[in-house]
Amino acid sequence: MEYDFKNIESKWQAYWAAHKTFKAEGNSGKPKYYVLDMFPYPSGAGLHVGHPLGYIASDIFSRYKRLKGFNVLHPMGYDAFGLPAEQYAIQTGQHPEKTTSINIARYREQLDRIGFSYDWDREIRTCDPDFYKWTQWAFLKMFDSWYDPDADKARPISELVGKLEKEGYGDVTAEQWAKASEKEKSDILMQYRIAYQGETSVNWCEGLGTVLANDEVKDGLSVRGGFPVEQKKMTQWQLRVSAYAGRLLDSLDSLNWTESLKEMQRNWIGKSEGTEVVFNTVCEGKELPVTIFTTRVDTIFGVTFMVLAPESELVASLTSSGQKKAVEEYIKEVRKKTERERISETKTVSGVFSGSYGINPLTGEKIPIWISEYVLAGYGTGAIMAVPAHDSRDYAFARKFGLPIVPIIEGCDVSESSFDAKEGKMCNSGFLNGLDVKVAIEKAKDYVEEKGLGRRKTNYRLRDAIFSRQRYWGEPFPIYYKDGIPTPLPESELPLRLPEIDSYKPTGEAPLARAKDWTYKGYPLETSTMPGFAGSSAYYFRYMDPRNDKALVDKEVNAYWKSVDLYIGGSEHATGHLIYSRFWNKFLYDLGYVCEDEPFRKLINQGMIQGRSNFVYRIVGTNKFVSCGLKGKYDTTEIHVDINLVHNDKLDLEAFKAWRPEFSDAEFELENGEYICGWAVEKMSKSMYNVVNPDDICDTYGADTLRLYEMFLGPLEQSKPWDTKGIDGVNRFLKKFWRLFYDRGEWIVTDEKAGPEELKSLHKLIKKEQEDIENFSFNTTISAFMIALNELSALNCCKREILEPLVILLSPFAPHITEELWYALGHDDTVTYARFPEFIAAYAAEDNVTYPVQFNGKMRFTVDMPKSATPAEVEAAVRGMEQTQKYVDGLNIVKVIVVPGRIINIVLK
RNA sequence: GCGCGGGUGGCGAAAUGGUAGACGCGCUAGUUUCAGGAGCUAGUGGGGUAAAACCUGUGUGAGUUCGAGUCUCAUCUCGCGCACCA
Repeated sequence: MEYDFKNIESKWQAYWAAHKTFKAEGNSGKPKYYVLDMFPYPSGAGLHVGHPLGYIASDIFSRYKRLKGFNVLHPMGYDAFGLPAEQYAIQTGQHPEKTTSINIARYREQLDRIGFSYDWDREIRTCDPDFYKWTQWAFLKMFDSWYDPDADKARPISELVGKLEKEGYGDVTAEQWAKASEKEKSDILMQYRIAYQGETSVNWCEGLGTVLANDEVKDGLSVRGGFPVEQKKMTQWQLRVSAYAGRLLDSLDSLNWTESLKEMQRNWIGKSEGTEVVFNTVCEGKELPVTIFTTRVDTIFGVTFMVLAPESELVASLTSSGQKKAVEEYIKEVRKKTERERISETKTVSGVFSGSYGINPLTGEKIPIWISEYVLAGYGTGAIMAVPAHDSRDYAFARKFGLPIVPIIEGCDVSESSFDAKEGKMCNSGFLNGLDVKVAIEKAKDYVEEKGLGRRKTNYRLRDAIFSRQRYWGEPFPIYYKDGIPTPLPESELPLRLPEIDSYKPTGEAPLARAKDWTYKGYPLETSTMPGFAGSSAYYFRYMDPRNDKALVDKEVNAYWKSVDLYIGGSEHATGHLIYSRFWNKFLYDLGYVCEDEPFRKLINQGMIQGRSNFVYRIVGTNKFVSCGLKGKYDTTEIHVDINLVHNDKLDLEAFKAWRPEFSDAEFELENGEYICGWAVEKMSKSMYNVVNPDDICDTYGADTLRLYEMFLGPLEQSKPWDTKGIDGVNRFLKKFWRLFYDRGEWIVTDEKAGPEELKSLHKLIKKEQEDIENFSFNTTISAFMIALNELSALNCCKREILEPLVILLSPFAPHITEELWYALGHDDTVTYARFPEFIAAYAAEDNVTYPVQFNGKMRFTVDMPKSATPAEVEAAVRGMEQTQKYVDGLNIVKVIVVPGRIINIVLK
């Protein structure tokens, strides 16, 4: 039998599907392991070879864990709500559901060819009403909860209502509560709910006709579509993610994620510990206390002015009549600018004097109040004290408007720029004089608190998540408006199904407003839908218990599977999905619906696979193409050529001529009889003709080769270009592997006893494979296989005792070929559940270790020692050897260093 | 500006402080079948030699060590993330 990968692969894929080989059991008493991929958005373009990289890695690990005796949950689904399907619907009028299911079918077909071990019975789709019922359910729970700062967790809103009735809460007394109308009560509670409706400055994208979250905007453009985004005040549904900022930050430490990813989240959460200080202000005789936030109270003696954000509510009351016109004009200017312009103009300084003054609470000094866009309304209190000597932004502002700069650290030079460092001794600072800055910070904080001028405060950059989208293809909100009051739908009405609408074209109003009878008991239903991250925030719970229609996940089932042990996906979700999921999970945990407060214990970011584009060089004004090495001789134009016409950078001339009509009469200037193409690493994309389709690789080389090669390409977490060159090597490996079993189609495996050399090769491999897989170092594991294979082929090894474990070891990587060989070896079960530990236990320890012997660090000879010998025994043996005496040659042995199992170094003098 | 990673052959890359460059690609030579983008064997950091020996070599400079690609400090450089966040 020859290695016919096509038949082998389709045969075993059909077998696995028919026998549900990878069906995860319920609580079977086995230890569980939950391996999850970030589920894909099924786009119309299908998969390219970059997409399965993470899936292959997680599949290898899943199969490895199964061999080790774990009950593995390894599911897959689709993040199926989203903009592209809707935009396609706008263009074509086709229902997004239809596009989506066509794309899903295509994805499934491609995934199946790679031989993944998913339990497809647990497939989920976020656009499926049975699924989004639970997204809506969670929203209702959030609507019905508030964040209790005393307990530091979410509690049912009924508890807050209880407090309000009894003793009042916050600014609201029990009396006021009792007298409040239904609408007023709703407004009060809205300030506390985890899911709440509120006016906020949002990223409005006119091009998409919807609001976007911060992580959906990059450089002032929408991530999807690249349309300009502007700031606009709107009433929107929001999630009180900010209430969880502290916990989201703290529990990062307990997670087994990469440091860089944790750091990204820390930056995004943006904790800063500082002080709120109250400054009294005077505007045309009227006094008004203004609270500012600073991390450097110690610099308060250097304050020479204050600045308000243009959007701050204080602006109106602190503008003098004389400055009113100037201020209004300035604010108008700022509003006109989009976020994009504000970012691109970071170097220009603008601002206007408000006409009023503040009083420095420590010095009693009168200081002017300015308004400038460099102060943000959404952070801190929207007002700052400016210390130009020690803050670069304040410095630039002071320079521009001629405001005084007072240094308060001894000997610092502020003639050219501000002195931002946190070191030195204080001066010009009253009671802080002479203190070291670090000491002064604490002392100043204490002082401000003691005198009642302010208090310590921790601020976070993390904002609440805006949760409404004015779109069609998303989850409808289970909310209706009863006399204008947002009211939750009863749980029994879930799922609230997405209605049909007659046209998807944007009209300025939300698409759902077009739906007929979009009402509940005669009251209008909410017309916006939920954003993309809604469905992906808790999907990993549904895989545990996908068909449960009574609960998100059954308590016992959840207690068994707990949380995701290994999550693999791209780092681009660091500040989106991965924050929202953690928030969502902690919320469910607070209310006791799930048993773990973090969703993903270990997380690996696979790198991107970039494309490797090929170029041909056309001599300008002709239809003649020169090979890359000769292009310097001519004036040429570089043209992307479809990489399918190129093999190992050599162009297939006939295929090239047939590619496009204008090349049909192309002429070539060759080097050494071949046309060599140029190349470059670029993003994998259609327009660069460098997309590699996994289907094509499966056709030419087979899925096993694809899997091995993607892993062999380099470290998993690193980005690397796809380079088809090396794939032959991996394919060769599989062919050779096959030849250990079949020689010219004849079965050659024997039951002979294995020799020591053969055993040694096998044992080395077993050791290496176990270590490397646990560290996700799959490229080196495959190398180890290649070494073992070379050694065994050289020994002409064809013994079952060696080959059977080899098949098991390779099976996570190349499941099809190993399944076929396992069957050929006479097993009637599948290799997936081969008793790995039993096979591996058979491996005996090597008897001897070969030590290199060094003199003063230079290797001279090697010596074989029993593995069990202690360092002292090794030393004694080496000292007494004839060879040693030869190298000592009259010198003294200072000492002998024996590193067990590694090396012997003899230090001479 | 702040933070996080990296810099090793022609290329992708390996090296618990212990023989640097495993493994693969590419290249060179030989060989076998030739229908192959095939198989097999050997070589492949640089210098050096008839062949060895030997010298040198992990961005740069210092340090710790019997011994450093690996640890420490400084420096150059590339990539990524965040950023008027007070």
